[in-house]
Amino acid sequence: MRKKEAQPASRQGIALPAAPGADAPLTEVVRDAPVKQIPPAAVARLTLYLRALNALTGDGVERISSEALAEASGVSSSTLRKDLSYIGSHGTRGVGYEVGYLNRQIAAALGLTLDWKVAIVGAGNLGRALARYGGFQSRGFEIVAIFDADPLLVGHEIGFLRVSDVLSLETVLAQTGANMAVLALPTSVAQEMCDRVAAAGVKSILSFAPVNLQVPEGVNLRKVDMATELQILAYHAQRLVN
Amino acid sequence: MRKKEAQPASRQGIALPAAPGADAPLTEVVRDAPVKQIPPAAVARLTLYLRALNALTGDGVERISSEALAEASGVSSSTLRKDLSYIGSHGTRGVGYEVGYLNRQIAAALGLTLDWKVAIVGAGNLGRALARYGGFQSRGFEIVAIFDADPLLVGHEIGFLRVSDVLSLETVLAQTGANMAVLALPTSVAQEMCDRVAAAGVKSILSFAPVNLQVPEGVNLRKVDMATELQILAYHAQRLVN
DNA sequence: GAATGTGAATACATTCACAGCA
DNA sequence: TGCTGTGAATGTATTCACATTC
Repeated sequence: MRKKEAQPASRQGIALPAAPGADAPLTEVVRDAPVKQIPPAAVARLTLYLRALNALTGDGVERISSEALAEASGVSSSTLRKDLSYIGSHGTRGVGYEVGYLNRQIAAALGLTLDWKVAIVGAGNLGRALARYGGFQSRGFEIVAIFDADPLLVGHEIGFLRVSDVLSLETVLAQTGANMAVLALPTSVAQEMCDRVAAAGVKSILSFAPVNLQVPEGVNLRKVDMATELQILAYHAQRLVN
Repeated sequence: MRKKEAQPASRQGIALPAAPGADAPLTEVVRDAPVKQIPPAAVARLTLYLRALNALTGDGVERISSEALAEASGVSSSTLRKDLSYIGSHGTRGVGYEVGYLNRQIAAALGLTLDWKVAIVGAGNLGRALARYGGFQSRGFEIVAIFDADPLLVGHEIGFLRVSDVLSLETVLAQTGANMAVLALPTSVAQEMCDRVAAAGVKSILSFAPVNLQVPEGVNLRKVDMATELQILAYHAQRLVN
């Protein structure tokens, strides 16, 4: 219900050969870009394959079968092959996949060849942990700013960054060219900061605040709630016992 | 493929009515074992409803419709009603749901009435952030230990806890009665620590390490990978642009 | 009258199984 | 021969729509 307005237009290209689009976008050129929509569940798993491929590259492995890559990623081989089929046909029948090549193809399909600049909002425990987390940089995300409202934290150094005052949020986001934001904030201010970040033109937001945030249409929001994860574990653990 | 052996026996009760007790609870009979299997997607959302209901309780709201609760949780009202139907019939037609009562019913269905004691393995930035994160305690999880291998950290105080040496992992897990573990570790040692925690009898593990961990059968593992989340955002952002 | 609870319908995801190609 | 790539089949999840109940 809530998202009724966000859905209708976005549903077109999944299986229909562009039949219904009377009001088709002007530049509906089917040229270079694989405009094909990848199913959400497949997108999530493609990141896992990427991770596994990176590890394999580090181990000097150059070629791998769907069976082995699936094993390394924790999925079934048929799921892996189906997922890869969404981004094209990049393996060799009878042989397998070339690790480096497949890595680049997946990265391209996910849009990781673009420049992603991440601002962290909130320099509390979690914000600081995220700022120092090596996993972002190593996977193509540059952290360009970290904000806090606490005067005691502003100006303080974290990793290679200096904490900016949240008062200058809009200015610093513009200066640094941030195009993603991570919200590591208390629930009480999360919606307000989310609004400001979105108003400043950031279209991709990852929130760690345990609250349902509202975002304008066209802004992408993902949520991670650590307590939720434990609750899901609790459900399964309880079933084992019972 | 990987999980072939874990599946077979667990598939039984999904659609069978199983003669569910005609015990319409006048007084809250928090039945210990709702043996009915709840679909995974519904379990994940039930935690969101719980969160929303807690917020509503804080605001003094006593009754709410499926429409409003769905809105507050960020799902459609039909999804919400279907989800709630898995745990029984706890609303009143023509009226809605009683906030406190529904809260308790969901908590019971998720197994949150049991005693969950969480050990955090790894006292780096993330581990410390988790140890100080209020959201766990407030939602029924008690953090009972935090471990690290670094002698400089061992004995150090974090929140109400003192960092234990990972050498004493097994002993401390047993002493504290921990039944859940959160792994906040570098990739290089994640599998090893996962093995030890599982061998010590912990059946529920939440890992933040960006690697595919193997766990023995009967152990439940959930994964949160923050870089993965950003990559998924990147995919959608790129589609908007393109 | 109003809103829940739920079968039926639809949409999405995974798995199967094998044709096709190196 | 061996392994990928993909339609077809099966299994889940979401949405619809309305009978049911207060």
